[in-house]
Amino acid sequence: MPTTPDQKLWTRTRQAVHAEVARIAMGLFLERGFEATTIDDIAVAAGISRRSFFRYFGTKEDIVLGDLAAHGELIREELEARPAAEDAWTALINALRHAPRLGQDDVTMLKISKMLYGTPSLRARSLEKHLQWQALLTPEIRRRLGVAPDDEHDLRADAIVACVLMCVDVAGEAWTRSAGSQSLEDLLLEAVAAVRGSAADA
Amino acid sequence: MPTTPDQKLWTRTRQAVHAEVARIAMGLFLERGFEATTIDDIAVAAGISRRSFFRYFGTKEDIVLGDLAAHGELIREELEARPAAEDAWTALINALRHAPRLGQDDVTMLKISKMLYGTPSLRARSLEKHLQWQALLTPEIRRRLGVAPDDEHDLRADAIVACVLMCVDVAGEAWTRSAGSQSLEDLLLEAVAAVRGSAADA
DNA sequence: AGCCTATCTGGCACTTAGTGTCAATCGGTC
DNA sequence: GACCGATTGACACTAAGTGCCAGATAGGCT
Repeated sequence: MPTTPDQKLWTRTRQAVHAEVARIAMGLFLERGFEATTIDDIAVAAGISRRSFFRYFGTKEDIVLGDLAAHGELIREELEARPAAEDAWTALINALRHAPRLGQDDVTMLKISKMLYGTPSLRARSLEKHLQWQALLTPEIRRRLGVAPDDEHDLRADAIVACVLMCVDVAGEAWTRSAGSQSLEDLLLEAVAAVRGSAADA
Repeated sequence: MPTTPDQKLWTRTRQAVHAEVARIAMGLFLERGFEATTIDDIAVAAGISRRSFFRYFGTKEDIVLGDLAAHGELIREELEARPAAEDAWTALINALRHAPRLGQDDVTMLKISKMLYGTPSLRARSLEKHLQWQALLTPEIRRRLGVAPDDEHDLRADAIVACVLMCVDVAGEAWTRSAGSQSLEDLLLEAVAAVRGSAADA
């Protein structure tokens, strides 16, 4: 159907297949568990070959965590857009609070979270993603600290970013444990307050 | 040689083999790299079968990180031995500072650190170990915060422990980057100071 | 010594993740 | 219709990790 060739067709096709495979795979994961689902299962269910699966996703974990890289980019943009008057902590936390959530409904999110925190290989990958976010956000925090964005000697920015992201993680885990009974945002502020002693504005 | 049967023989034998295999494997890792060394290589070099290797180490990463679990236990003991007058942060940091290092010389440690921070699978496992430490240390921190040690609703202790361990990680990375030119302890205090604004006593 | 049991060991087969290669195919263009 | 570039599936391969089984060996018991 070459009706709207606004982009290369196979680019659109590729994205469509990617999304479709991810959708089917997530369905299988939530149904029978992440580790119990093999890549062969996914390939069969999605109607593609095993080999083709690996052309769309580098690893099985990437199906669940693949979007996190893009999400980190959004947070970085949000962070750089924060007013210059905000100090490093405030800007970082507000960037996280205001970053657009690219997500499902809460019930599905909770299921995914439970899977994420309960599956070792997924947990490990998710921590690695946090490391990527860290590298992404640190330069801007260095700037707000009055240091050159590429100054590797000053580890203050690294420490601050790492701690805030750790707070996100702790909050996420608490949110999952409590089955979403408290808002993720409140939990994040609570965690940060425990570390800092004060919270940020709206 | 059943000269000193102070313990079961095969217990001592097992520990000896474990240590020997670890020694040989670490040699191979440092010589040709972690990922470039297969388990078959290690088994051949150690004179055991592939199958037996997995009876001593669950994964290849465990050779490098296996001792960390025991190390976490030492830190917990150190933490519980800190005077009651010390607040959560101070006790935690001092416990980390005074915990006995079960280590090699600095040159070897630096090589291992570089391998650790430079190999994704090792990095991931090391972060998982930090999670174990977190679970190990959180109850005592909760106690110092005046909460029940098993109170899962209060995430303050989780946040504090997570942040301090993240500071350890950031300090370790900076130490590795700077090739050990600054002491790890100073870097840790610097990282914590960036988060808190003040340091602990000696 | 002889027996019994628990443990360790090596070998084999198996599953799963992930990669390299290659010939066939399909969309889009001239 | 012919050409070009990207995609695809099939096959073979490496490497991690697990299950199973039969043989060796240490230690205890009589």
